[in-house]
Amino acid sequence: MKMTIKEIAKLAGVSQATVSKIINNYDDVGLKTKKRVLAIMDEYGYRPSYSAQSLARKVTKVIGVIYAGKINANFNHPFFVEVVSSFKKTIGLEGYDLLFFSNEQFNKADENYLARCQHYNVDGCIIIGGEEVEPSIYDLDKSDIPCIGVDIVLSGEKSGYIMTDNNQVSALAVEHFYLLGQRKIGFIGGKKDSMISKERFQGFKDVMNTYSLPVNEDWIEFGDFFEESGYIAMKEILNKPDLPKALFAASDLMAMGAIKAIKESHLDIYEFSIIGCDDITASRHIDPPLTTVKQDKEKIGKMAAYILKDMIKGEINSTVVKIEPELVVRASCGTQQNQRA
Amino acid sequence: MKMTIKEIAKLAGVSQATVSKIINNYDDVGLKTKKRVLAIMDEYGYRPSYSAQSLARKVTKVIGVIYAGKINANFNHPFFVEVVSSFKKTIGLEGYDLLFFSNEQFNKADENYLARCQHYNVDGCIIIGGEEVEPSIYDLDKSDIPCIGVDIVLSGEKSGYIMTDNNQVSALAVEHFYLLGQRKIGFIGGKKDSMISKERFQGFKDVMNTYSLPVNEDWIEFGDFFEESGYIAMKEILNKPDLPKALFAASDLMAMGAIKAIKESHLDIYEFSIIGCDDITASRHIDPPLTTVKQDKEKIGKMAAYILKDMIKGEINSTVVKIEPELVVRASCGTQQNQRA
DNA sequence: CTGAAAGCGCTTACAG
DNA sequence: CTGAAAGCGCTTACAG
Repeated sequence: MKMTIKEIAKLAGVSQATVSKIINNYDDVGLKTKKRVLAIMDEYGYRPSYSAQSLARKVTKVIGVIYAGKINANFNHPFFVEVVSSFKKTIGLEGYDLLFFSNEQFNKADENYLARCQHYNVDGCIIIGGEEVEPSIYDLDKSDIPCIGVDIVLSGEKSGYIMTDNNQVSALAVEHFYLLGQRKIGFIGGKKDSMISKERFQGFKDVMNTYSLPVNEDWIEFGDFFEESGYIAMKEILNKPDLPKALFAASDLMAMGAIKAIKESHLDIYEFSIIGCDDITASRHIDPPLTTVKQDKEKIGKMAAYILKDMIKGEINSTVVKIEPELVVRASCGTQQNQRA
Repeated sequence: MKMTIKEIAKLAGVSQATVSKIINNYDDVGLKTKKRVLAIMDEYGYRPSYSAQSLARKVTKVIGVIYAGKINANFNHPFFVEVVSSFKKTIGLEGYDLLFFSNEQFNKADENYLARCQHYNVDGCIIIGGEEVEPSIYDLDKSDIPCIGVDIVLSGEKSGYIMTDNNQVSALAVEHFYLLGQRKIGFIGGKKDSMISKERFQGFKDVMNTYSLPVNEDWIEFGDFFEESGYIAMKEILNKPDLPKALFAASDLMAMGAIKAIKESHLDIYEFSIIGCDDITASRHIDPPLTTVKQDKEKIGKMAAYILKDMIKGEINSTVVKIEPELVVRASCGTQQNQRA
């Protein structure tokens, strides 16, 4: 049933070497020979063995996919799944398949990512960054295996990373508020030690300063990117003597939690401006539909694929790319009339 | 840098065979020898080559993941991503990694899945079923490679499949309507040639008959599972002389489209009962929050992993499993008072 | 244009 | 308890 190159060679009356050359499209094989061998391979449904090929070739055409960090970086994370999907499509065009490492057998803490990459001899890696990234990731980073990070800073010679320009994220939100005439703006961040959250918070403060808007400590809270935490954070803010009129939340889910809190308060949700971040599906459907800053997941995945591919080919070394976010305007910042023309 | 078994053997002053036995935990190696070799492997960060091991062992500890069909079965499909995530977690416990085939280089029509599985020598496969499944899938199905299908019927000797009990899906919806006193019930299905949609439609008709409820052709439409199609289908239904009072849509997205259509009509959405199917995130957040029939994605993925594992071990052969769905009651079928106690 | 032979890095009877 | 040797299925200089 399962044929080997040897058997094909015998059947065709040629050497293994010749069959191999045909498989690999060498151009120094006679046309008739080639045709004959091809016909036989076809007839017997011959397929070269991957293991044997990679052992002999030292190239695998496989990319490792690693979800780093204990929190927030899972296979089914709504943001990353889109990024990886786009990455898969693009890198697939180059003939790469994707190997997803299972981490369930180990403590993530003990995991040795470099070892596994070496074991599988992957041509390169994409590393998805979560919170509390295990140190072993940085061994991989520093190795000579090309790595592209998404939402994680990598500094190895053969590593690059890509992420949304998080300063710009906050800038888009604050500018939108500013143009709507809002001056009293609050902020709900994600986990305090999250790099993403930190960047968005810093960006928020910077742009507020740019427009000479007051950054009121009373209106600043931190959650964990999930809905419940936004609800709690907003409750906290609503307890303050003076209240904001607008709020930028570092995730749509937290924005939705905040909306719930506001609805439960004496405030009119339609008098309050809210901007979220992510543009998840639900954002379109809630009441009021949520204005949000959208990350270009498609582009991030695509760029990651291009960069990794070029690093594997040795055409480039470490590269850092920041992707521009985009503001999606919906009703949550007041009616159309109030918005800039 | 990258060590081989040969080098380790030389360093330790033993044979390759001994090192190999230590790697593979054979128990006929002297303890001192073992310790010494282990120490050296550790010191040099030695990792056995995957390609060489699989070539020699004929086992790969890798599972192939295939998205079959031209439509609806993508990496980022909201339902399947949860299933695969759960599958990954469970099968990962057994030490399997997942290889996702890229199909971007080929016409899906030309794809030879069996060939690729043989090429990689995967230990087994999970096949995610979409619409318009390519015939090549069934070559794989019929092969001696163990396959577990999700939402696709597989009939090979070494194949099994798993899906939600779609008759039960419709039964839950119709029974709920029945207990709420609804008699005029409409139905919006997915793509007409979709197996899932067919099963739900058949289930719908069966249960309607069971309760002697009239199946009115005027209230039956088909979409494509996406929101827009639900909107269009509902518009169609609303044009009919007599109108239903309740609607079961075969997906939440279509239910949301239908809600939009109803809101745009003269009808009061709160007087109309709607049940969707899937329980996507957005369902909780729309107005009114959507009652829906939920598939147990977690369980489906987990069961798929168990079945596949057992098939690989040769402990079972073809197995078919149907998973019970669950009704999630929210406000879209009237206020709490109207609902069964 | 074709082929003999070494090598890729392991595993596994088998002999001792 | 240890090791020599064959074999897994390919690729690739190299010679002709």
